[in-house]
Amino acid sequence: MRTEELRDAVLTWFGHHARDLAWRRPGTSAWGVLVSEVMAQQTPVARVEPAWREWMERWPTPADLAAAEDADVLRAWGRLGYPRRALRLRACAAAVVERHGGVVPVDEADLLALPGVGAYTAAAVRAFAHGRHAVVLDTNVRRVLARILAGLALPGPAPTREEVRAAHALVPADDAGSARWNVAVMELGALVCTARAPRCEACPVASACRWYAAGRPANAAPRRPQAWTGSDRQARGRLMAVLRELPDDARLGRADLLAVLPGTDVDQPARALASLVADGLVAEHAGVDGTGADADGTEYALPSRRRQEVAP
DNA sequence: AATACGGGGTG
DNA sequence: CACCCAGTATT
Repeated sequence: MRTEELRDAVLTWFGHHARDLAWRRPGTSAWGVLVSEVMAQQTPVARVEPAWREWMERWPTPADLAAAEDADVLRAWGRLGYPRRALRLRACAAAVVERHGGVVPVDEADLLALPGVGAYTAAAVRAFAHGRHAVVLDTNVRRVLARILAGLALPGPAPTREEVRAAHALVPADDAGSARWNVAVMELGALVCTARAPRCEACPVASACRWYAAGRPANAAPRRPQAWTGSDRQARGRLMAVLRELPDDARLGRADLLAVLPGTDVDQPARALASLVADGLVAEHAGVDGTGADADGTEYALPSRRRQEVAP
């Protein structure tokens, strides 16, 4: 199957099966697209949609988000995961306002310079928000190309030069064609060429797929195990969940906050809390006595941008 | 090149 | 219950 035929098959399939995602609706701003991409970084699209709707209703423009409180931003982020993305998104909004007059830039280098925007998101914004040429290489596209071109069940841990080159070769040179191809091949990976149970019987390019032709062999190297229970990340997440539920302007004493963590590792709670403070995800307030010598008097809350933080 | 970084849906 | 999800920033 020639490149042209492969593209047409995927584009035709997309025409019939594209999801009606909220940020694909006509009239969605470039900023709205950028927000959707950041939210979807390592978070499944299905969980992003409701959060995106509420978020965009509350903060429709970069200027709106830039003026928001970090605490409100983190609460609205909710359980999407990796809450540092929420802070980066607000910083991104501020950068768009300050550097680009509130307009989401089109230039790749300008996009890459924004907080929380990496190679994937920059390409996605160029393609999906601006309809410009870009090489979108997310986990979906990487998997589709790994199977069709390399005959592998799953792509490696990070994109290789060769992968980028191959992806680039498939993207039409013109803006409009590029934009359509990127979204179509990504959608194919999300709906048909899935990681777990690929639906090859419904795939428009199965006849051109090296992996399918080889009988869908399993990958040689399994991925490294990822422990969750008892991890620092779980501990951080639990602390953030507690602080998100705190009433406005309320604070929680250090002992009360750390007590919510199970005590398998004796110094994990303190370590997790310190890392959250270091990341700017939690604000640390000196105790009422103000001496600062007594760590147990220290109180914690989600960070406020306007209120001056006082180091204990 | 390796790691850290959430949380939940699913096979 | 392991695995994976429209990745990014840091070391």
